[in-house]
Amino acid sequence: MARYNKEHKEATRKRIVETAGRRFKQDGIDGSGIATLMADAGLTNGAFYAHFDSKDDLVTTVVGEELGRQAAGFAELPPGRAGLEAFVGWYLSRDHRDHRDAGCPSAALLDEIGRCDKETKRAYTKGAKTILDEICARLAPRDPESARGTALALYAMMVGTMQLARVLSDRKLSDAALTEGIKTANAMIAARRS
Amino acid sequence: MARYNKEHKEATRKRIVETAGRRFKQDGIDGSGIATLMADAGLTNGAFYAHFDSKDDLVTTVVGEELGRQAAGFAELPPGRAGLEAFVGWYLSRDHRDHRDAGCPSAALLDEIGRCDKETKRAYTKGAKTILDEICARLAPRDPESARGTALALYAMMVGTMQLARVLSDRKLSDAALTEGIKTANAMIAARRS
DNA sequence: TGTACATCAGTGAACGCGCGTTCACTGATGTAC
DNA sequence: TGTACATCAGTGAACGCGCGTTCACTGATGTAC
Repeated sequence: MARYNKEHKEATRKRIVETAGRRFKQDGIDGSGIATLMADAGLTNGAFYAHFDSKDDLVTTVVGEELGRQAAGFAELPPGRAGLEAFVGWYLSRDHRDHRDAGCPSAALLDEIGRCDKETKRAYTKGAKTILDEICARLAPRDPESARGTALALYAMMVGTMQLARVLSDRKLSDAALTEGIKTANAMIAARRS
Repeated sequence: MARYNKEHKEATRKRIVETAGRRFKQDGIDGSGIATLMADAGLTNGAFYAHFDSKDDLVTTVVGEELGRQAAGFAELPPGRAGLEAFVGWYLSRDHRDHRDAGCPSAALLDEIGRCDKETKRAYTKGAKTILDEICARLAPRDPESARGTALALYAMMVGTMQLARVLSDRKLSDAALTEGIKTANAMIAARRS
């Protein structure tokens, strides 16, 4: 691969964003240094600034990208409510709980994003709206806007449940949180049926 | 106040724990340095180690204390479901959203606690169980254990909703998350009535 | 086609800074005689 | 009661370290003639 053409640089940038996404979710944003991030991507610290203005700039990009990926993931799910139930099933799984680096950016980083700058919050909000739209479309195909409230509460409940499940050191209680989360989610989805 | 008796030392320790709680919730655990924390409490950095073994030790203490305080707060609420509804109303208020330093430690720190050591998670779990017990007792006074699942889902939904409301830079959407959270919480509480 | 030059992604050392922690010291207090 | 001493909460400088960022430099590439 040529080192000095557009595709190469874009591929490198993409690689940094993807490895940084995993790192951030695993160790937190504050807990991940530029040098480590770049080593993850097979580069040295200095090269970072050929791709981003600052760490904040990277954080904004990563947050936008991660939420975009989650929204895009809906395209691969079955259509309608079945797809939404599949999303809930994956989201509140033990596997998701035990692998934060490959999971939902909201569950891994939401309170830390709350302390980031305006740009990052804006990037999060943009991505969250797309995800909420996907949920709405599956809750109420004819009038998606009417399902906004349910979509918000459903997503918030799932994020909170996953965070709780990851913190509770009592394994049984953690498992119970996931099981109960699925039951509650499915009840919320079913309540929209009419 | 005498400098070298037990009460004085305990009072100082308590002051450190309380100011650290506010700082952690405002700036995050990683984002709060020992020197700043001690200055908040009117002391210098060196005195810290007369009270705690390490920062991790302080974090464990603060997390336990913060959750204990939230659990103890239930005693001041009206008895039964009315008290639970009051808790929900306070929790999902604009005031709580806009003042994280005086608010719920779960909403401010849950994903960061997920990356802390075992001791801290244990302290969180212990406190969370007490809070869940308080919720259960108000959901089902005769058979509290039967309400465990509802209590878990309810608390998780409130925590996730508050975090979401704090991040969403679209004010209307943030307000909608709070409003919808209250509606959903009250529906979950009402569903236990029979 | 072959040569000279400009480009720029990436290197790696260095910057000042704040981190968590240690430590020799201070000086107000409580205790012993 | 007055004096000498031990205690220890608190001080503040210093430790090594990793942070985000800068910068002079490298050397493979694409371009111009």
